[in-house]
Amino acid sequence: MRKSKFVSIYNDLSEKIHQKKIDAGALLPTENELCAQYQASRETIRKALAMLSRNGYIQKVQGKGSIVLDVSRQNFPISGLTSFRELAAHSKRQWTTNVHQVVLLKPDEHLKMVMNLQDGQTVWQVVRSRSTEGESVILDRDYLIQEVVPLLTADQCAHSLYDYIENELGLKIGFAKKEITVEPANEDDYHYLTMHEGTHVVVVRSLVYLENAQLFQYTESRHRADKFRFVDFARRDHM
Amino acid sequence: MRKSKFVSIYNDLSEKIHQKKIDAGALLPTENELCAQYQASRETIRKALAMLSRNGYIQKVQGKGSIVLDVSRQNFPISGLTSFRELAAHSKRQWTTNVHQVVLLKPDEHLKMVMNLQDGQTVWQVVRSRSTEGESVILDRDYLIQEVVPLLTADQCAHSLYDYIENELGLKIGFAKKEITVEPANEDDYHYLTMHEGTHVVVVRSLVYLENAQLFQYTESRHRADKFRFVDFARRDHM
DNA sequence: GAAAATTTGTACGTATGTATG
DNA sequence: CCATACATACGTACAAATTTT
Repeated sequence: MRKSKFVSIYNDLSEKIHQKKIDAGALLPTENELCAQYQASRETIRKALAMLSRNGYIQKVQGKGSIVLDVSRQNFPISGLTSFRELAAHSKRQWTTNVHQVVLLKPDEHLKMVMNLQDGQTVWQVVRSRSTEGESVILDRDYLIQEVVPLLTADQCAHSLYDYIENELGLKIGFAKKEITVEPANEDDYHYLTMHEGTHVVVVRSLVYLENAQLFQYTESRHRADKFRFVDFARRDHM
Repeated sequence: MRKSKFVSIYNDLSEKIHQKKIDAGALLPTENELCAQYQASRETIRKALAMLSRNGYIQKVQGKGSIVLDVSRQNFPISGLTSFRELAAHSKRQWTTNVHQVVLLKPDEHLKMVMNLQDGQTVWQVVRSRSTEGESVILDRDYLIQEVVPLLTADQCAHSLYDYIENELGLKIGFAKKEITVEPANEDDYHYLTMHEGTHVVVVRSLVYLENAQLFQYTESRHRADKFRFVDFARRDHM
């Protein structure tokens, strides 16, 4: 068994909820019944349920049970750490990626500060745009610390950076901090994006860290405002 | 003891991290040491640590320990369910709220669909704007199901809707689904907001549910684009 | 309305596996 | 290889909320 038991149970239950084998509004089997079904202890079941709860699949009510939520109109949360690849896979649109630049460079002062870089550290700069229906609507500018990612080719960037980083290099991504703002479009936006109406773009700045808490990537993702949409599921903490 | 033990431990540790009694980059005491310090079992400690991890305070590394993250520049996540009141409390600015409307109404077809309302159900409509430094920059339009919130006064809306709902009515909020988009400003935006440059606003639509999974509120929050900022901490799931 | 049964929430203990140093 | 520290899993007991009797 590669994965842990509670993750398998989580996957199985979330699948069933997606496939509507369990209706929204209905109750899941009780924890004890699930223990029997999956041959697991109650603690293991509860870990799987906590994960379902965090991700918006169920609502737990003490003394009652776990209510299945309507996940159909949830429209794939952009929250979490889903890469563009994963996102595009869930979307109905056809997307294409254009790689404009893959270069190794010495960071300027601003980037050194943002990424908290040491003297002598170099970074890969990757500039890509994403198009759908003949229009270029997203401009991504990634900076990756070379010590972590020694080599990078345009080919890898055209496919999926995260695939390469996680599967080829074996690095594991831990967490990210994101900030979303709206800013006036700059020269590059007008150059790389298909801008018609509107002079503003949505800017998503992310700092991405590995599992050992080491920062390894900074990304500035610029979206044509009318194509931008962010969906979030938020739970009042405690538990 | 009102709160559960692991929440107390979470609060204590998060406090210490905020106050820099534990430096960013340093390791927390080991789980066993924490067991001794707090006179708790390892499982209880681990629940507190999992909560710290989810909220961006620490990064757990197997075999090593729990690394304290830099929470200083984290700038209070707008993620989660923080109400405007709580948000304003964390902000350095001075905010004022203007209540423009508090009325009971029969929902139109659109609202009935969005809120999944039954025939005969009525809703409170609350329209408020938020101002800082003499400029009105946020326009909030809340719809609350009257069966859940029987009575509503302008006074309560001027103070804090959530305070009233959670503390006075004793209702507990469970979770919310949010969607963020950028849209052209409409008549009301020009009327209620101080719009200068820019013809677009950021629209945050939220469906808010109680702990028993019952929807009770729909909110459309319209922000002047140049004053909008959304900060998020995202973790790659598993655990 | 009250008591009993059911179901989830919290806490503790123990054992074993896995990653780090 | 070994010690340390975190990860997973099972089991038990009791508390708190809900539903049923």
